[in-house]
Amino acid sequence: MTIRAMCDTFDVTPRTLRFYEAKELLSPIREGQKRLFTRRDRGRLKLILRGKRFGFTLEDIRQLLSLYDLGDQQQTQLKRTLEIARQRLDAMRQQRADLDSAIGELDEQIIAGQQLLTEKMRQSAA
Amino acid sequence: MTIRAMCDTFDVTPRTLRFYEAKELLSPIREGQKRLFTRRDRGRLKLILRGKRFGFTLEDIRQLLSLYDLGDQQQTQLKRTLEIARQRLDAMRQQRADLDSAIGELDEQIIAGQQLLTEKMRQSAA
DNA sequence: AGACAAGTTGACGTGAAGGTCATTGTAACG
DNA sequence: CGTTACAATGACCTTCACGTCAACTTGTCT
Repeated sequence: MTIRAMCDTFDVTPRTLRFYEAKELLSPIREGQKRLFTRRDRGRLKLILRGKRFGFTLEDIRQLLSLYDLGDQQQTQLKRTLEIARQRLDAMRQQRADLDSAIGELDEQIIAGQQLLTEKMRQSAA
Repeated sequence: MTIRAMCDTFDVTPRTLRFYEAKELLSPIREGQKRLFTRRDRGRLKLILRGKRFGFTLEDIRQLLSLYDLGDQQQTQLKRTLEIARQRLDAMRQQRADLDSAIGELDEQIIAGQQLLTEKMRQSAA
C-alpha cells in the first residue's frame, strides 16, 4: 500500500506516517526509495490511532504495541509491558472517575446558568 | 495572600500564577510591586485547577469563568457562555464513552497478555 | 524531450502550558 | 550597613505531535 492509499484509508497525512516511522511505530518496507505499507503496518496504525483517541502518548503506544507483537518477547519484557498497561489502565480509570464528576458539576453549573438566564428574561419582560 | 502562600495552598509555582495573570485568569492587586491575591483570586484558581484536571484549555477556562462572574453580564453574553459550556459537556460525554470502551479493550488485552505469560511460564517449567 | 504527479529528505515553525535562568528590586534582620 | 530571603520582570527553553516549505528523484503520459 502506497503512502497515499494509507492516508486516504486512515485519514492522516503523509507527514504523520513518516513521523510515525521515525518514531519506530511503523516500519514500511522500501521499494526503491518509496515506502510500502504492509498488513502489519495497517494493523499497527489502527492501534496507534485508537491509542491516540484515548490519550496515550506516542511513546506509550510504542511500548504497548509490543503487546501485539510478542513472537520473540522474553518473559521479563512481557511482564514490563503488562505492568505499563496496568498502570495506564489505572490512570484511565482515575481519569474516568474525574471526568464523571466533572460532567456532573458542569451539568449543574449549566442548569444554574440557565435558571439565571430565565430570571433575567422574566425581569426584562416585566 | 502573598504569592508564596498561594503556591503552598494550591501546590502551584509562582511562574504558574504569573502566567495565569498574564492570561487574564487571575487579577491580583498590587501592594507596591508585589502581588496580593484576594478571596476572588483564590476562588478562581480553584476553578482553574479543577477545569485543568478535566482537560479544559486555559482559554476554555477563561471563558467559563465568566459563568461564575455574572454581575454585569448581558443576556447575550450569558447565552454564549452557556453554549460553550454545553459544547464542552457534550465533548466530555463523548470522551467518557471513548474512554469507557478503551478501558474495556485495554483490560482485555491485559488479560490476553497475562494468559500468554502464564503459558510461557508453564513452558519453561516443563 | 517536456511536463506533471507522487514520492523523498531535511529543516524550520507552531501552540499549549508552563520551566528555567539571569538580573533587578525591596524589605526585614542583626 | 551588609546579608539573607522573597518578589518581580524578561527572555529564552522544553515537550508533543505534527504542519509547512524547499529542493530533489522517479515514474508515467503524451
